[in-house]
Amino acid sequence: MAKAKSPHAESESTAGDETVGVHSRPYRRARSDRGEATRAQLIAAGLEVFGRIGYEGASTREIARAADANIAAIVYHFGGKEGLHVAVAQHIAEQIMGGLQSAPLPDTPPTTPEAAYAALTGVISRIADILLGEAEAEKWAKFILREQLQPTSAFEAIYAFMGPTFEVMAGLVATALQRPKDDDTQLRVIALMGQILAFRVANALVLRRLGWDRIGDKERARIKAIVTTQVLDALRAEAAR
Amino acid sequence: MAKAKSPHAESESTAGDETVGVHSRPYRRARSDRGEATRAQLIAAGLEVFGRIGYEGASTREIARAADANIAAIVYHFGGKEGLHVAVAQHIAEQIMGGLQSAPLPDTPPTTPEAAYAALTGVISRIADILLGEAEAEKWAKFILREQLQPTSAFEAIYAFMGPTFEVMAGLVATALQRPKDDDTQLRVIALMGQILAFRVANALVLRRLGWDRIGDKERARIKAIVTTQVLDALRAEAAR
DNA sequence: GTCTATAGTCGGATAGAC
DNA sequence: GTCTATCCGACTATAGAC
Repeated sequence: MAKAKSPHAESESTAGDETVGVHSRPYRRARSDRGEATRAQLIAAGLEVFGRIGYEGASTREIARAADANIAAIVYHFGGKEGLHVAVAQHIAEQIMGGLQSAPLPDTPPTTPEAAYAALTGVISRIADILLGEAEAEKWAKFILREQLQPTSAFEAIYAFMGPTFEVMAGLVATALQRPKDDDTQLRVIALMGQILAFRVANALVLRRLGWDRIGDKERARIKAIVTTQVLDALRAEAAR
Repeated sequence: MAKAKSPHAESESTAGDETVGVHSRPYRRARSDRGEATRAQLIAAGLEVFGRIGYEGASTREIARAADANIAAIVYHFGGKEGLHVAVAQHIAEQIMGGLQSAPLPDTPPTTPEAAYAALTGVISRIADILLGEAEAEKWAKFILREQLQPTSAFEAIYAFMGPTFEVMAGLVATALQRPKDDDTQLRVIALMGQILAFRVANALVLRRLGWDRIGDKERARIKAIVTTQVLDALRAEAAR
């Protein structure tokens, strides 16, 4: 019994079945891609609205309207508001992980301090692009920040890529300082990343103080230059101790 | 006509009257402090709930319950949900400004780089206490972060103390670097402050990576040490250029 | 100043036609 | 797969007793 009548995979199916991909898309793609398109539109709209207003503040009505879809489609595709929220988080994780692949990271981890500094510079630039990027990237950042402020069931999807990214950076810093990857190294990485994070989090303050109306390409380049300098300066001073 | 019958100051009074302190407390303190106590409880509860769930997600029911007050009391004292939200922001600004007074800032701005470094160390410590402090400070930080993410009418109250604080720090950094207080200096200050901010914003990530269950006195001391070192290192390297 | 009761709106979820 | 219609609970705000 309890035969699923909608494609969003719930775990209420009969015990013992071997359903996989609990979090994947509907198990049966329609011949036409209409369903898939609706799904994608709902995720895009959810990203925007959840990021702007937050999970509890967001209404499924507004999301459906923005997606040019029906409210009932949210239940059909994702099982409800919460399911959509998790799906948005997974979407973000996929997009960012895809983007990080293209980061200028050598295949094998650098072993010399100078190589580590160079790799760090590349990673910082890439993370700045993601955190301070426009359009999509801005929405990702807002959604993730909200999830940090108040973790929900979508937190795991975010942590799935944030943890490993963090791990890589800790490795680079450890190599740069020729130190073990201990707690101090991790604290250092968090603080250093915070220098970029600040411009996203304190966005309203930044725009007002600098008289900017948005963080565009030019502004991002200036921020990158300053942050990169400060990160390398701090690490080099520490390494010299 | 339109005689106000509740103490929250609205600007719908008859044109030409000279009501002042639009944002101040009720114009007539009751002999008993019962009303004042309710007001304070509502602000405390609003701070907690708005910070945790966000403005739109928060419900006046929950706030009233947490304040052990009646829903109608919110309308009576603050004119409604939005009025309470602004009042909470003003409360935070007052508290933080009071706290910053006690910061180890010399009466006259430092003029030598070394004095500026010393003053910066003090300010960083103080800001870390506020941003990473427990209980009240944690709630302030969450509320302020949300306001940055999505500024509302309460933003002005927050900016009223954030702008000047920022100004002071920019002055210290300019003195330390013996440079004018230009845009680059401001960007530097934002980035440097971000090192502390990161631990509040990425709280969930930090706790998980480090295996902490909260940021207590011991953890805050470690963070302060690392951030202070990195800030001074970066500034000294820049000054030496 | 505080309370109860309630008006009026909007929320998420569901049922069933197509 | 998508739609309309609808349920029902939760929301903010108001009215008026006390």
